[in-house]
Amino acid sequence: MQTERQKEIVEAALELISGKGIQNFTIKNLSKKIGITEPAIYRHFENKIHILVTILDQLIKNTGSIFENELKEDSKAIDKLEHIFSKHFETFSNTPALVSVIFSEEIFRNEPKLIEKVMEVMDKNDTIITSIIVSGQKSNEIRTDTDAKHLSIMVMGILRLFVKKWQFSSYSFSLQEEGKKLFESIRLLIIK
Amino acid sequence: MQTERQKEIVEAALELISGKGIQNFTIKNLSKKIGITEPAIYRHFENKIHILVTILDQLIKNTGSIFENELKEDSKAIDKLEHIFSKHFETFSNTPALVSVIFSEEIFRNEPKLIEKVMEVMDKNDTIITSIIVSGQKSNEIRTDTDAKHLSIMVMGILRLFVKKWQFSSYSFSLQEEGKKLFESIRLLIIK
DNA sequence: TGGAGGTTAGTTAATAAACACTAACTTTGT
DNA sequence: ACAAAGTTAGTGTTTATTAACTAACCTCCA
Repeated sequence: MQTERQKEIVEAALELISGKGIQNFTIKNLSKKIGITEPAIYRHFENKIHILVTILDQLIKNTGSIFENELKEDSKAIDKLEHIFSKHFETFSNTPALVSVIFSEEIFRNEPKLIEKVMEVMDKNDTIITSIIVSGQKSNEIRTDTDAKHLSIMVMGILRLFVKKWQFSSYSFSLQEEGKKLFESIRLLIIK
Repeated sequence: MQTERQKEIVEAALELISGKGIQNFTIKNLSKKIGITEPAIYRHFENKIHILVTILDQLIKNTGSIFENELKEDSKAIDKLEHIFSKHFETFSNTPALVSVIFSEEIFRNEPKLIEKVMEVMDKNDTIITSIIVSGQKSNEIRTDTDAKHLSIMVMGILRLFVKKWQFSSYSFSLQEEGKKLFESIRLLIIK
């Protein structure tokens, strides 16, 4: 469980990273943003990387539950994919700062602990999306003339770049609305 | 024009960044890698960001020429796209360190000068790929039931994620070979 | 019920290490 | 002999983190 202060620190960290990148994520900037002194941070977190670990764990939990719920559902594969897309768009719309973190492996490159976690997430996502596509191919919803692994990379790659573009545009368009349109295009491409 | 030493410095900088991220790119590490002292670096580059500017300029020149040559060609749109893919795969296979830089906007987030350049490249690439797709739609090669802009995001997104995955796997597969297969899947999806 | 003892969350001041960068001097190749 | 490219020794700043202390609050027991 997280205390109020811990939540506040994590949130501020996300904002710092999302604003000017990791280089901007220092204990000094963090404490300044919150309005306490630097040492006070250490009353709530053991050290700096532990703040990053917390962010990642939160992320893993969040996306993990999106995927798990989806797998349970008894709907069409293509609808599962759409739902995963829209759930992600919803998450990012609510907390844009997450985008900077979730798609920036660069941030975690210095700590082996963190790399491991990032790899784990990517692997897991890949496995789940591939399995959804495979089942869609079996049930004759999704085209079978292309490899499920390729389709998975496509789906994930599109999602990633689209969200990155949204971030780069300073969130100037509705991720959820435009994302819906984008998915209609994806649907056309991958259905049988 | 670049001197031998300057080339060596840029190369070492790329390797440092590609190895453990920007945080690892320090003048100390740089000089250690080359085998000279820190101040010697400043005989060849004004300051640290100037090294990054040089890397970016090189990148812009490199990818820029790939695209320009492609536009001139009088081939099919889909073949142009394939050629752009394979050219990129070739470049990255030869210099894997480039991957860390070209797809990591994060690296340049701290300097406005650098952000501008990164944005410029992304915009340019997007424009060119979209225009190739539009012309392919006009000539009835590429499906018209999906927006050219969407197809462009797809193509770029796939390219990016695929290369990133290659990097994450520690370059454990042949980017060029697997990339060729991947493009065959893309071709199937976007042709009419 | 009141106070002793403990906890929580903050402070100021300081640390050692790492950072980019500079001044002044030396070596080296043409 | 002179300029380019290196050196040593240092600058001031920023970094994460620690030490020592304090004010405010809780809890439990005589």
